[in-house]
Amino acid sequence: MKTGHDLDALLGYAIRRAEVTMLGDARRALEPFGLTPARLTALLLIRNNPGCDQTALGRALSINRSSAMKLVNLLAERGLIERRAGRNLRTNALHMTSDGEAAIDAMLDAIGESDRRMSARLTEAERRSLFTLLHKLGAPRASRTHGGSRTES
Amino acid sequence: MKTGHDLDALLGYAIRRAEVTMLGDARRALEPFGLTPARLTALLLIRNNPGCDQTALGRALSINRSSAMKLVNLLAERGLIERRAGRNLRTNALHMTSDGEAAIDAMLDAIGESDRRMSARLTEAERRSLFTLLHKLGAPRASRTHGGSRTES
DNA sequence: TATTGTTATACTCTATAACTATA
DNA sequence: TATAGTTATAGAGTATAACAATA
Repeated sequence: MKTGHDLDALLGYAIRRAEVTMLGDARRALEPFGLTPARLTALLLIRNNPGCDQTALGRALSINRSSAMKLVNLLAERGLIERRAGRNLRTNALHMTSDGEAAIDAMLDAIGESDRRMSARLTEAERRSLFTLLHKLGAPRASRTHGGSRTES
Repeated sequence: MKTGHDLDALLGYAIRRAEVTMLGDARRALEPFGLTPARLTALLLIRNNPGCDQTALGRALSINRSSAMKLVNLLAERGLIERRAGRNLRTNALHMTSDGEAAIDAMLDAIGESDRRMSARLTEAERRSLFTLLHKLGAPRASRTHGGSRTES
């Protein structure tokens, strides 16, 4: 079946294909840890913003409060993070647990190793060039930073 | 909230962010036509492989027969494609309708315009360079060409 | 009144498993 | 037996809409 077509002229299509390839391998690399790349992203956000609340986390990930809730539940059930008392009685403060701290470096190693392996066909200069071009393409303009789709109520 | 983190060193993360940005705009560009980028991809595959069957379409899109079924149903309901008699009685041949033919150029214009606009910050040379680097990164290795996730039965 | 967490519910896209009718 | 299409069902990840407690 002929798979090449009119979309081959689109940069977005080339990016899409690269993304599918990279994400697939990253997913496999994190499988032993029981996390997806999206969940690792959330975990790192919590580590780098200790005490943040669920709403802020959701905003940073471009998902709504209800979806953030499920995500936090999952990470908490895994014992990677915990809800502590927050600034006030209706807010809770998210923190990594010591188990989370203990696990995260291995996860970063695994996903980093995947990333290196998948981009091994590029020279170091090409890799840097690709970074530069992707950044120049621009940060998310309309919204959407991560996995999501539409807007909040 | 601090959003920069350890993933910023990963090429896959930069690609992911670029993809979300590009896909979001492509989706909006196709909204007036009632199609998503994934569905346009399927439509083009059928146009470029007239008479193909659903199973082959699914394979090309890395989705299984059941998912291909739903996709074909939707495109057929929209009047963009039709099922005709195939090579034998258990296979059907997919073809675009004249309505589909009539609509597709406007869709390609819309998504092409989106792609150009979103990559307007790049010079022509940079755009070509980005294409080259993305292709050099490699075609999908494990599987996955498009939207999907796991394997077939 | 507005906001945070929460719950119930639904939608989209995908998958698996089984059935049927061919081949 | 194996394969194409089909159907029913389920799961992952998202959304909307409501409610209670708190601000």
